[in-house]
Amino acid sequence: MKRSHRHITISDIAREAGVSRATVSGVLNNNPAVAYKTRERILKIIAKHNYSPNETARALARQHTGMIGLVVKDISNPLYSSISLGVEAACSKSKYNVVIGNTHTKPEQEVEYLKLLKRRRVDGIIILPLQKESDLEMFHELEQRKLPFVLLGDLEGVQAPLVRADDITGAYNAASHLLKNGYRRLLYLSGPKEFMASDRRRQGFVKAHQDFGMPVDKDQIRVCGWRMQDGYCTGTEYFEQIKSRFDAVFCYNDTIAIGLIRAMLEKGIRIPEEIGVIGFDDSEFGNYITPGLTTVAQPAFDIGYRAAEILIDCIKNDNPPNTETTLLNTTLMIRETCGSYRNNGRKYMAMGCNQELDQT
Amino acid sequence: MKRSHRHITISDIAREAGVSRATVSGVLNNNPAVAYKTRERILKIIAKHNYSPNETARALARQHTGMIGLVVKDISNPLYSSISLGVEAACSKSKYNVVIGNTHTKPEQEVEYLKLLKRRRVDGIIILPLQKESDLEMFHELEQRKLPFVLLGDLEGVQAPLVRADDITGAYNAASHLLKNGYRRLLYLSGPKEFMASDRRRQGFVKAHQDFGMPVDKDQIRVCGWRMQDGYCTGTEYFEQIKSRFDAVFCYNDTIAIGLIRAMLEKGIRIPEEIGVIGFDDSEFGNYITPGLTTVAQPAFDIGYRAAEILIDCIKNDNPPNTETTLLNTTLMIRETCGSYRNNGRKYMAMGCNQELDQT
DNA sequence: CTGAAAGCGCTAACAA
DNA sequence: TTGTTAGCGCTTTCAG
Repeated sequence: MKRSHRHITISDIAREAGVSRATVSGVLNNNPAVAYKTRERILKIIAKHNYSPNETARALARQHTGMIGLVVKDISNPLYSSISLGVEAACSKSKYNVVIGNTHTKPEQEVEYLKLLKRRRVDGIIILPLQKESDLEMFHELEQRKLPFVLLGDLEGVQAPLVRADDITGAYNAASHLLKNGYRRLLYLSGPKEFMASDRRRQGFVKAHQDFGMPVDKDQIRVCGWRMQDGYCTGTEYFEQIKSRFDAVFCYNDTIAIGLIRAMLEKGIRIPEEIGVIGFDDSEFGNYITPGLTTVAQPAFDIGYRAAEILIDCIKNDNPPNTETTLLNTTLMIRETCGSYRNNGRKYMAMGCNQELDQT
Repeated sequence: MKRSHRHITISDIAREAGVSRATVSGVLNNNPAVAYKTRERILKIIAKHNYSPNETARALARQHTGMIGLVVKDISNPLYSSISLGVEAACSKSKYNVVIGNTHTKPEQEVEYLKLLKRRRVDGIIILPLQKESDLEMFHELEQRKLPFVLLGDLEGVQAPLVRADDITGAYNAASHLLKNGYRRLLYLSGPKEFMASDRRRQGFVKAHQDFGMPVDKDQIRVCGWRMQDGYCTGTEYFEQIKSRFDAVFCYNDTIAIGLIRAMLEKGIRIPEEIGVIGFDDSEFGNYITPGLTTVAQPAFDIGYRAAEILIDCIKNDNPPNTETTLLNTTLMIRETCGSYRNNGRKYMAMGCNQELDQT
């Protein structure tokens, strides 16, 4: 457990340069007070030994770590990995590091990570909360500890900035599109009840029906899940009813949409002719499966990026949390799993052949 | 930049308990030397204030941080996100935290992260190296600094434990399967030349042909890339040749396989009848697209898990790096994109309906 | 422009 | 069984 090698320290540099540690510290922190010549001399010695300051010691002295924590449900979900890419991009611009935690949708894990991040003295936290009772206590503790955090999903009773996609409008647009294109009876395959987004997307779904003068009955909303197997299973087990009672389904996310599509295709259903499908998220896969998945694109990268920017702003200015919620726009990506496709999806891909993905 | 709130410290606890900081430290570290009664009393005070030790200070005093660094190409790639899940699982078992860095296959980024992790004094690093000349210097520095690290891909001239899938056998099995099932002329769509795995999979591909007494000519190997758009683009641009000269293609990974399949399907090619396809990785999507993707499964989670175990072992025992390479077995998942499928893929999915994914 | 000194919050011998 | 004493490596006033 004992490191046999001694790292070279600021004292070593100071000694060799014949100055005090404070002076070396000065050059490390670009303090203009240190004379040009001394600075140059010290820099040379630093380079010679390939010295770099111990960030742990720095953190202790400075009282901040330069790390921010990101806790999401599961990094292997395309949506969250894209968000994390955005977070990382914004952080690295401001020289922050991100330490990541997957809760796997388990409340204990969420609490566990939050505690850990607090102990590690991260400067701030970005979290997609689980929306269970158990959390609240932890969050209030963060508040009182003045540890800034931004939410990626709302949490009633907690004051903090929130950034997320405009689910209601997104869902509204999806359902409207279906209705506009002649689909008459829509099914909404919802995410888990605990996910706030499940309900918001339901609202948009219902509102679209209202605007078309159509009622929505209980049958049209069914809780499914969030993973491919969830979509596949309801598509399989619930097949007869879907087939006989609906002509289109709006899915909580692309993942269950893909599972559902697989199930339908196995049963010989034609998509979009017999059943139209729309997903949510615009994960990359949706653009490459056949038929191409029509979906509501969430700007996942931007969500992460904005969240990190807001957080970093809070940290740097020691701001009181501004509690504002930032709603990012969704855009409907029309592809092939619902009626009126005109092959729009392809255009995007064709571009992909000749240019790099630009992610900033 | 100044935190207005003062965290409660070990001194506060000590004062309130009327003992020295050392005693409190004793209970924090489960030192059996502290008397049962004192311990209880202190514990109570700790609980009352919800105190938890500052890990930064601890790290400085103990000379290790309890953090390990993970640097991969891109966490949004299913393979790497699965690996990271494995790493996280093994780490959290041993109370390590993982801080993650995406290099986006850019050498500068790789070097940048490595430096950062070094400065942060992570206790060890798990890295999927880029295999460019530029790296070597950094790695040798890690070696000399005695910062243990394990590789997720080989790097000539660097001494360190390596854990990865057995690419050669995996590719061998894939190509053999194709040949055994009547495909006569195979194309290998390779990953970038710089990826060592590209070459190993080529070797397996060639070896299978040899064992079937078939020569392999230059035409049968073509560099493609690693992203969906890469597969899609070669499928589109190179379509005529693929169609006329080959009856099956073995892809470097699932991602390009999916892109390729999309391109072929758009052109009206039937899979697997006209062209058989096999991918590599067994990312979850392959099991849900239509036709289901036959692929070589890599135990991504296990790779991450093993790597972390090995690393943690090195750290805890201050071992010299054992330099051994751990080869994990691949398994061919036969689904529908190549000749002899018997719907095996479905079995797995059906199970998914009734039980949780078990990831340990 | 540079150095001395006092921390940052905790751990780890070693005494008592 | 507990307290004393030194650090860990760096930053940051404040004199000089």
